[in-house]
Amino acid sequence: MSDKEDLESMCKRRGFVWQSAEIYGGGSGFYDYGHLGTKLKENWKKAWKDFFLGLDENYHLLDTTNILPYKALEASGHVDHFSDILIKCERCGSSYRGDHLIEDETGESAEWMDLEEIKSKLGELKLQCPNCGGDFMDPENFNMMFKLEIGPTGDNIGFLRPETAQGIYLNFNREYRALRKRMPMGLATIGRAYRNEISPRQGLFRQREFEQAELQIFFVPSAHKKFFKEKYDNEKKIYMRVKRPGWEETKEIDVTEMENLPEFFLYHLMKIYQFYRDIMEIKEENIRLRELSDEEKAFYNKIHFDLEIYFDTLGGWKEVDGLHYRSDYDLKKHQERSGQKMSIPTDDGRKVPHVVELSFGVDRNIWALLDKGYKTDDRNWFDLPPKLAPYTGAVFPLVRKDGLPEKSREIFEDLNEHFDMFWDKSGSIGKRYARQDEIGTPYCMTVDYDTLEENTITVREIRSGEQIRVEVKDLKKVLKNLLEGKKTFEEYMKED
RNA sequence: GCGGCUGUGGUCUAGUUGGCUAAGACUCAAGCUUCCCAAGCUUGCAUCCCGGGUUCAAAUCCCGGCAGCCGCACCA
Repeated sequence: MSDKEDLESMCKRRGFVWQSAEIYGGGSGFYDYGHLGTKLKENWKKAWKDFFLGLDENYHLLDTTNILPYKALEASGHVDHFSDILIKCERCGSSYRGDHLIEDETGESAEWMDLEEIKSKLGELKLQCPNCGGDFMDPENFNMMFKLEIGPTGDNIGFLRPETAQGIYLNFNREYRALRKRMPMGLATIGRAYRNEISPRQGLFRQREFEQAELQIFFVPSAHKKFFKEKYDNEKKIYMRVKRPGWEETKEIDVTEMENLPEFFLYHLMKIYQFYRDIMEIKEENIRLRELSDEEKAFYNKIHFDLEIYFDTLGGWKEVDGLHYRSDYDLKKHQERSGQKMSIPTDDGRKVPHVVELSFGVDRNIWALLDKGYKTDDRNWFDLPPKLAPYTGAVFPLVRKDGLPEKSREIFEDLNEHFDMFWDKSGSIGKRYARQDEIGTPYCMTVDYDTLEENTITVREIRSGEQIRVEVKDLKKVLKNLLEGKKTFEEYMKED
């Protein structure tokens, strides 16, 4: 079995994630999370919110609809541009992107062309199928958005949103007023987005329905330069692994070596890097920031870095998060189409804020944790940051007699009011450790005869397999210290 | 979407020139045992992707669908 199949099998067996509607054969690009996967995902989202909303008191969380009206997505450009023009060969059935065919022939970008322009250009160039030399059928527009009919008449058209960002832009004005005419510096949302991929593969990595965690930062470059410069200057001591266009290799560089980029961008770039290094505890050798070249990035993005992780299960570097400087494109577009003012007053007159967007694929991040954490060395275990693990701890009786199960149950119930805990008495003690190892439970506590006599209990750590003995009355404090990183397990071992 | 390969208990697999009650390992559950890392014993649950066809008889052959893998294409 490949790494990917091995991991997918564990995910199904233990209750993390699997294909949606699988009793009917499933659907390509749709996945459901089981009880453990859901806990893991909830913990990730909490960690994300704590970290990014904690960056500034003026960063806020919103919750916006999955369905958006036609006009909103027309204004954002998605109705016209979030699509491919597909051309099919009438002989062999191969399909191609119209703009790519034209680009290959002419060497010039054809991405801007609409259906009619592509059609006439194709006729002009007299192109034929690169695969078999056959003639092409008429080009068709394939929009990647899921189209919906709203209400009973069928003529009110909407879409499932292709990105959560639009929900934020649409609410900018309202939030501005609700915050008593103070510009929301950051508006975040975690929610579903939908893209009708032609042929999704790679499991959780490319789905048709997926979850995004996005933080949109609003600012007026002239008015807020100082604000971000201060934030950046306070923290600019950091080395990051970066790959920029034209560089052969990923290099470890000091953030100050990129000071040709603006502070608002560098500040968030550092924060993103720290999130993966410190919160998700991904080894730095598996993280890099990659800047996209002009050809790769969308036309409205002025600066675009992706955070990439090396996935063993997918055989390469893959994007899990992007940082995009979208300029004032989004708010300007909505201002134009809606007729609503999206500008804020500054010393320099009214200005439409610019946006820098932090866009995380939640499911991709979950897969990153699974990919990087799942180990099959001398045991099968899942190495997770303790705070993200589905269960924080488990409590067992060493044997099933002499009152040990009852005592362990008592301790479990007490701890379970404060942490996500698991209790198990079936099988042998080794089996119970093994079960928790596989789902990444960081701490296992075993009630033995000494517990009955002295009220102490063993705490075993997943990574080392080592144990410490602590007083039952101190358990909560010890777990809390371990979770919050106030004290390491090694430090407790030395004291022991 | 195209081409090739594939789909068997919860998981992984055997069985596929049509033919006996579809087999094994692990898992899981109940119990026994067990003084710390998947031990052992007993008992038990559960399967041929879906639909149609051929046939006395289909997990096996044929058709359609769905899904997965590989390659192509695609991934604003």
